[in-house]
Amino acid sequence: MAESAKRVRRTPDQARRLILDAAQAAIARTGPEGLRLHDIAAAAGVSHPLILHHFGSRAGLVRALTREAVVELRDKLVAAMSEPDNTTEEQLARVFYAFRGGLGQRLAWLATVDPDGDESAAAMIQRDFADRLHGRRVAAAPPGTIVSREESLFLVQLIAIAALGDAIYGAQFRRSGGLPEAPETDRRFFAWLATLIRARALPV
Amino acid sequence: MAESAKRVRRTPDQARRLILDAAQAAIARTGPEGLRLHDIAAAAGVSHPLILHHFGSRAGLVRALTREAVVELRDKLVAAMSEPDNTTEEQLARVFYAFRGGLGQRLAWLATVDPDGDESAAAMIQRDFADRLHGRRVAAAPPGTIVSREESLFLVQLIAIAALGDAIYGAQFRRSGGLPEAPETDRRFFAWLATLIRARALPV
DNA sequence: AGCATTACTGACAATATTGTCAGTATATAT
DNA sequence: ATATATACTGACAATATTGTCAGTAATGCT
Repeated sequence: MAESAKRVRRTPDQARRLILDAAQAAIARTGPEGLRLHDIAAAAGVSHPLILHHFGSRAGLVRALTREAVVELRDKLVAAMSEPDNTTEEQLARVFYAFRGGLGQRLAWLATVDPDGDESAAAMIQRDFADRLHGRRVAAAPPGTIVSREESLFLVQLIAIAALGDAIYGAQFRRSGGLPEAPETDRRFFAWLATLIRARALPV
Repeated sequence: MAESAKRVRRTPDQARRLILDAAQAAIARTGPEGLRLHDIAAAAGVSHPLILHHFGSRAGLVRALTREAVVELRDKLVAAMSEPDNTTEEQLARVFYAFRGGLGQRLAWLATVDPDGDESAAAMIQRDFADRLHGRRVAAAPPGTIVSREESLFLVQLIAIAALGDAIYGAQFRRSGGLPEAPETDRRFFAWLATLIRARALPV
């Protein structure tokens, strides 16, 4: 009768990964309110005290999620920008897609829950990208032209907030506005936005 | 010794207003997690069953908040667009400011909590504004020019998602990017964005 | 004044949620 | 094989949270 009490024993890293994935899925599915230790544990197939064992507290889990989100965003953005010889339009698409699929929601939620959470990391990412973009613009500009640094910052800011807003409300907006929810619509939008940006002679 | 059991008795509308204001303040202050009946009741100076009395349930309160947010947004946007003879830049500023101060956060949160909440109302607002904008563009275009309707929709979408993203992450972005948090920075950003839009011959 | 209606409250119930703890099982080292 | 370290769990505790209910008091009506 003695149940064979098989118990899995993971490495701490594996366990943390498993729990973080479950937590991210929970947030994406049910919104911020979905962050319940019991639900996450059930989804991950572990007991809820295990979460506390690995993250100390619920707040610790939130901190870990913040770090995860920032790292994930950076990785996706790096991938988007280091892809060689693609068009402005393709780069825009990559950036927008980076925020979709839950990451945008997570960032937005974390921004309100933990406003000063990973300020420094986020700042680094942003500066890094502003620098890269500015460098490209300088390189692409005709010799002797002065490329405004502020304009580079504004451009980064516009794309960033638009991509975030898109991740959160984009689908609803397209539905409401009568734009078909199809990859083709996205493609046309990104193409239009790319034109808009380039029309001001802003090489990206 | 008998305490003078003075009890305020409001009209249902007054009570609902009081509670909704407290709930909005709670969301703006502590994020989505701040929506606790007890806290809201305390902030409003009433007992928590009163909230249930007037809204039926917590879900009922959320529905009311959704409607409020949509109406508030529409009012602010109407005001922004009906202001006579202002510049593109000023209109952009009004739209962005409409989302700030908590409304953007509320809309974002409600979008995840209640994704199909006030779809129809939101759709009406969006269509309404797309129509207005398109009308203006047609009127402002030289005779004989064909003004793309899709472009009008894209423009509305871009401004909407950018304004929403700005409300949520704008302050953090400006801080991270080294842009000073001052009205002057906003002014310059809106001016730049207005130029960007007009450069594609897009009268707004 | 008396009456009906209902906004309002305190007390209570049921459940959910975070966190603690003692003990168990498993991997690793010796 | 034995020992050590620790990932892991079930049971429990403390508190929070939504919701119910019976009763109270203020308002409007006749």
